[in-house]
Amino acid sequence: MADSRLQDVLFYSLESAIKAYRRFAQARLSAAGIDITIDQWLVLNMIHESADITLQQIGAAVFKDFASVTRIVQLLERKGLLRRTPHPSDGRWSQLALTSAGKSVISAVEPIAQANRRKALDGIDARHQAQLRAVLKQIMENCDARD
Amino acid sequence: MADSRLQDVLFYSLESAIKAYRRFAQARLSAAGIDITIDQWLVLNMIHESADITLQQIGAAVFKDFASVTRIVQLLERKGLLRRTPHPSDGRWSQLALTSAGKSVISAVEPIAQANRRKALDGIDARHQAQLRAVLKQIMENCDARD
DNA sequence: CACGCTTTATTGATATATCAAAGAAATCAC
DNA sequence: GTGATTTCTTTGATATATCAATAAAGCGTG
Repeated sequence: MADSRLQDVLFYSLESAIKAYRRFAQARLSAAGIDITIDQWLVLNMIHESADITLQQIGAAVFKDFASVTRIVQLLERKGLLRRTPHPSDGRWSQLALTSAGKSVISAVEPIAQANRRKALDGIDARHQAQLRAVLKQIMENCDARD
Repeated sequence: MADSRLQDVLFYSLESAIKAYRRFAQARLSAAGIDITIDQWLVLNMIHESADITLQQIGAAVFKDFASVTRIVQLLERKGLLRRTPHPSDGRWSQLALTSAGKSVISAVEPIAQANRRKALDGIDARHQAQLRAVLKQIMENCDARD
């Protein structure tokens, strides 16, 4: 069988590559003295970009379980990057808004995030990036199928 | 900026795709009544394939932190899939060997793993798979660079 | 309005990831 | 051989992922 060794399994490469990128990106963030995790930043950024978003919408947007989003939001609140105010007419959820500290973090992270992506994609041209995107989309569809 | 939205960030797609695959594969394993996680299986399989492997070598092979490997091995031992015997001449490590229950799990998982990969890669031809592999390799190298 | 149903969020238990610290055994230098 | 260093492993603390169970608010229908 051609693909019996672990190293030949494509999903193993996929997993390794994304882990390598996460370690790389997190190290760059920490080196810049920014005390936030990649995942916390993802959630914070979603809230920054979309007013009146619910936790479930965040979860769907960043491909995270609702339970994880709940805990990340609690951490962000504890860190003072985020404020929650009860929604006036629907008691099930709270409105989320960045504090000024939260906005500072977003501004500080943005250039680092862009530099990280640029460095990680160094030498990979637009055509290959587009192909990668297409293949990943196909994989997601294949894994979503209910049959 | 063209890539400002989260959904346009390639690494976000990468992460989503691998998460989708992991959920899919884990669900198939559980549905088959096999009580093991993907990561436990990865480690168990490495030990199955390589006699006299150390935890550090396993970690390097499956791209996991040594601490994670330690804990996964402890779980596999507790589940009775793995046995450790102290190494006769080097007291720092133990020899790892699958129990018969462990071997049964490997046999049971193998066809499911192959079917999962086949299904997840449905419609993606060998050329695109090779390109994906090459791009992932490049990303890993870019993220490993010390500069 | 009272009931059941849906939506939104939280919590608990367990597994994994990461970093840092510590333990223990082997090896090297002298 | 003893002390310092290196190698292999473990443990602790914290963050995230997943599944299951629960809580709490809104909504619809009678």
